[in-house]
Amino acid sequence: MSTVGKAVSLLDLFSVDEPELGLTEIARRSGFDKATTRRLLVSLTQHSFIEQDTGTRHYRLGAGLTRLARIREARFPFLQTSLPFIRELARETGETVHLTEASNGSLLSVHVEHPSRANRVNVNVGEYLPLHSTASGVAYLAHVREPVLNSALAGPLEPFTSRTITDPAAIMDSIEIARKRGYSMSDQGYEEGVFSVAAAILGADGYAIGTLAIAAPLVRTSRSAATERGKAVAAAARGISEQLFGEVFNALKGRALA
Amino acid sequence: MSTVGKAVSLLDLFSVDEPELGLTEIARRSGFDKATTRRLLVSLTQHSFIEQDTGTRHYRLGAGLTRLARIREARFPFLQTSLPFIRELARETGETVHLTEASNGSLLSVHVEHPSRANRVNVNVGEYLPLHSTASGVAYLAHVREPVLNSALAGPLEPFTSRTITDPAAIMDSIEIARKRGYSMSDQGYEEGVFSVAAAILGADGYAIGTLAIAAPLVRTSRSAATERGKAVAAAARGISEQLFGEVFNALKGRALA
DNA sequence: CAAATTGGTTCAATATTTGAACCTCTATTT
DNA sequence: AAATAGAGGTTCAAATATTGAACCAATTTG
Repeated sequence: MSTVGKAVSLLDLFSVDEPELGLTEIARRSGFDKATTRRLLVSLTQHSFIEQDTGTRHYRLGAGLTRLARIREARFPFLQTSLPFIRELARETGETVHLTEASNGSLLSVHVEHPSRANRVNVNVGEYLPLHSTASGVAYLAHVREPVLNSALAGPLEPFTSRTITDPAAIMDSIEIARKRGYSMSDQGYEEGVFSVAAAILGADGYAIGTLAIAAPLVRTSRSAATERGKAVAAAARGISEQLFGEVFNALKGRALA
Repeated sequence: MSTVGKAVSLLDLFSVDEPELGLTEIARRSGFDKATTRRLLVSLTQHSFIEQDTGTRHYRLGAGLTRLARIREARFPFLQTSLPFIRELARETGETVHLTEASNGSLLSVHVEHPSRANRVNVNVGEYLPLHSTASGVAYLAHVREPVLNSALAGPLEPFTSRTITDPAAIMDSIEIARKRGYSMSDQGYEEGVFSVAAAILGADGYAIGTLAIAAPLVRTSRSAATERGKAVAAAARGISEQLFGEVFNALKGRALA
């Protein structure tokens, strides 16, 4: 692994649930030597990718990430464009709504809107989603280039629950259905008791750039509720695509004129 | 320079104005060899920090940055907390409002709200702000630890305009005033024809964690308008501090109970 | 269509990274 | 209050990854 890869992999150790870690802990989890780990952390700190708490000396993600993320978002306002759609879906359905962005053949969880009720599906921002066992993953795979699809179904597919579909052919069936219907469904494929629907957000070239999903407890998911959510999420995903596509186009026009 | 530093410095080449760059261009600007540059870019791409346009083959910032930024924001909702205050200030004053976050003794431009009028001050998200010649910089320096202040005034201070204050003693005077009054002012210290006021956003320990600024064309800035904006920006900065401090506190309480 | 420019690749020479051992400090434990 | 354990941090010879000149292929330009 390249040194850069090692450094970046340290950043991946932080999550919403564990936002701060000590040096020894980071070294243990990454598998790198303590000296190596520290040198990498110092490098990252110098560029504001990591901050060190002056009190506890623990490390956490730094403001430089926010800065670069904002530069990216300024040119490609994926999150900003999606937010109103997400909020509206969350309001309409009263369930957890979840936005992912595709990158390198993976889905990155970018935003989650939780309903205020007690019994709800909790999803953490910042996680990677498995492709074969989530509604988002299937919706995504329904609109990717052949090689991405093949490599996603090639490896051994982890069964997260007793209901996870791990047979590539069966997954292909789900994908076909999602393609025709415009949205995918997952009945407890990733977590027990959770039923999700998702739709792909398409880019200018017609391939998926992300997904939008609604996740609800099984007990609140009748067949008709699922269908309704599916249609809603598909419509919202289409709305995001259209607005994003239009906005990017307008931004480019504006730039060309300036 | 460490390899990690080199890799991260490549990310710093991207900006709102130049969001996409080719390999040769990146190599030229970074000063690294083309082979080295590409290897670094590939490493960064593997972790979604960089994306490559499939058409032009140009490189741009990747979705992994958004992902990590969201993890950070979930624990320390600096931007989210500040946004309502920023919007309200922008509405009240009709001028450009600007949020920075402190990191490593630098100020990173994190968010900007522009008024919709034609003659306005334009600020780009994602830039580093000089400390000696901006209202934000002075407001920040008024609330930092001694060593940070000293090193900020130590180096040669670049004169950006004919009115930039470059004499450390004179800057210290501005800092003292800002400390007493609660906000700083900058009369064309960074750009000709721009008058700015700024206030420090204080952390739990009483030191600045960022700044809030209002930047307006000189022609719309009477003495009384400047004072009014100063008071408004100081009040908003205090509001952010209090809410952030409270929210963090509540979040910690919530976590402890969970 | 030849010259120039761009993205990308190779491999011996070179510079950086590595990690066991060590130090220091703080907080328990005895 | 001395001893122990665990944390963060540091050092330098040995091990390894990085470097860059030269190269190729594919567009773009004059």
